[in-house]
Amino acid sequence: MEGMDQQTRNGRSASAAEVAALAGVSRQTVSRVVNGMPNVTEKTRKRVLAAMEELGFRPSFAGAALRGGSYRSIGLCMYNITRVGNLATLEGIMQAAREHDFAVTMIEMGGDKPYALADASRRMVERPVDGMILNMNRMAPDFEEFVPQPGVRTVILSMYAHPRCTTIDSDQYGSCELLTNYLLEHGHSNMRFVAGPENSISSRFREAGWRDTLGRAHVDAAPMLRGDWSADSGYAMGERIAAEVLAGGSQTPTAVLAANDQMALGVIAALENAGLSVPDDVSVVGIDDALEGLVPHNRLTTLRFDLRGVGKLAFEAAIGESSSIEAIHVPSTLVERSTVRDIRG
Amino acid sequence: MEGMDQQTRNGRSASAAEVAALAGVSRQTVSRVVNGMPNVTEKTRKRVLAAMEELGFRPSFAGAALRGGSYRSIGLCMYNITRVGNLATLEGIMQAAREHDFAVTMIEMGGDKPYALADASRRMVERPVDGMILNMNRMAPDFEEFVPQPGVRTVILSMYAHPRCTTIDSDQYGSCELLTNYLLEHGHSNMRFVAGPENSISSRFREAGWRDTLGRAHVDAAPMLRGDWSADSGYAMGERIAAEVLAGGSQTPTAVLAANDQMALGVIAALENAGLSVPDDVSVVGIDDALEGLVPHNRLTTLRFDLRGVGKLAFEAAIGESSSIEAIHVPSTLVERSTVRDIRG
DNA sequence: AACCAAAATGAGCACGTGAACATTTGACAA
DNA sequence: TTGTCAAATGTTCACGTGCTCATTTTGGTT
Repeated sequence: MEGMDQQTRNGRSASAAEVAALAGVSRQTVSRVVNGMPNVTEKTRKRVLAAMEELGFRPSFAGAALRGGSYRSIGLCMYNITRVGNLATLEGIMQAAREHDFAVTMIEMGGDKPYALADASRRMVERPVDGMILNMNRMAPDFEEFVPQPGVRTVILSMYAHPRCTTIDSDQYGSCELLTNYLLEHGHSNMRFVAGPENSISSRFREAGWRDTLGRAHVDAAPMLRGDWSADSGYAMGERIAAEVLAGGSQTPTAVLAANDQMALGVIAALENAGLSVPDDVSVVGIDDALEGLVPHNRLTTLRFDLRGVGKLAFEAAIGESSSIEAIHVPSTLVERSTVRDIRG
Repeated sequence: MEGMDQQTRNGRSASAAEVAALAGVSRQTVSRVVNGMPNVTEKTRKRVLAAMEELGFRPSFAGAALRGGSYRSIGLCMYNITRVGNLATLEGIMQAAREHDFAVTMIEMGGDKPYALADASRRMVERPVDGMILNMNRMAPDFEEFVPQPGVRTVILSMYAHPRCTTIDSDQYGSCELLTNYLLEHGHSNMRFVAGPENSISSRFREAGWRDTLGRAHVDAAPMLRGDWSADSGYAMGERIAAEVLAGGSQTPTAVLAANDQMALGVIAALENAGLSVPDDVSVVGIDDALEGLVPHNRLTTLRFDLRGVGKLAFEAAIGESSSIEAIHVPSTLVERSTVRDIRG
């Protein structure tokens, strides 16, 4: 019977008015019961709850939101969920959302088409969200001229600052600054850098961090090696580095900074395959701390981003009252394991 | 000025009525412009668009939904986003959602507390969703007696069938059935099974698939080895297996079926470290095909689940018209690489 | 100019709710 | 009993939209 009722009503749940009629009370009393207000007799409450049960009552989100104004949800627009970092960031956002009793409304932007912030923003704003976070992996073609939708706080996950939106990202630049200094401090003034693909923004910032830091230390940078984030590309570069090391000479590299952990893994495999030892012959560091549990005996010295922190900050900026616009770079932490040797003195 | 207006209105956007007043038309005409109806003069449309622009008009989702009834969004409740499989499933859901112009409203269920379907369902139903997908990694304590919220189609991602909800999952059982048969067909009647943790449902089904298949082939199953999904636990089990192989005897294992790829990777590392060759001395297969790009020279024969397919089916079941209740097991595909040797004859 | 069909536009209603305010009920003291 | 006060309950309103139906305007034909 109840099932019938629900179906006949065009897929909609019963309204509070119908519940009220069945329970023999006013609609407002039903509302009070639903929202757990104190001033309702226990007897009345029970009668209302029974009626709700019988009709399969589901309070209308639309009605409530129309009255109240807030949706208790933020929008999240992602370009590519698979990317390693995005997942942890998503977790940080979800966790912060849970703490505020918010939901996260996600939209994915399509694979092949160019990803314009305006498109994402327009699609998102017609959803019930109180704010939005736009994840920008590749450079959006309209980044500079982008104007956020009025009335919805918009946060962009990006290393670049924006004139109208708060931007947040892990400090990609600082990560390689930190690691380069770390290697320099351990006596490795002759290092190789294995970069990520050219079209990746983080890749560009990581490379710049490395290059600038060497420059500030007045150390010449050897030509960069270009990978594509994959372990196999790291392996290929590792073979080249092994050849250099085996050839010897004054410019022999003593360390490798790989722009992510997978490539570092490939580099190590290639070096060891060439009969070299890590870290006795060559030190290697990666970035991301992404190998935990994935490979046996993980010993890679690497760097961990606070991606959950990024997500949390992004969420809070998106629901925040403050209308100030900031460019936040979240610092990272060194994870020392055993692929770097100190060769000073 | 416009910014001011928006803020003074208690954070709300201007309404269609205000736009109408500014443009000197009726509210209904504004509605027509917003929804792209054909019967509006170009001149009027322009005037309305200008007014919208000036006031920063954002159509009220609540108002529209209240009138229309559909939210064009489905709810997704996850227990643990990090889990490898969940990510790809999420992608499948997102992709299907995009094709239907749906958004996905996500809620994460908290880490420590026991995860009851009723809790998830109750929290989700108060959101603007037209259906919901509940991802059940661990066994929910209330699985059997769970009654979905009335009026919202509810799909559970689970290997177990449910009397009131459609359930969908990759065929965990069938995966190990397939791999065990594959090893048997290649002459490996003496294999070891490295299982996942006991509290994992997929782990249990994978183990059952292995054990039952051996039973049907009238082959005795050697005692199972228990891992925890991590590469290190695989390595530990690999050491035991290596010792067995080196000890020799009629029960010497010739193959290992690891319940996931990371453990398989650990097993291989341990075997090779003990001086054994894969696959010349021992064949190894994994499950998940999770190493792509992560390790150099990935050569692991494994099995790929159609997780995106699971997500797609789940989405379609959640928005589907049909009220039939099914238990869907999505089959997996063998990925042959080079860690299995044929030792027949 | 007069007329008519078609197109454009306007008016009013209903959707389901929460808040503010008004009314009724009930308990208790005088 | 009566009066008083607080608690419980009811009434009314506004939120912003899409749809139906009525009205006005437009453009073309006689």
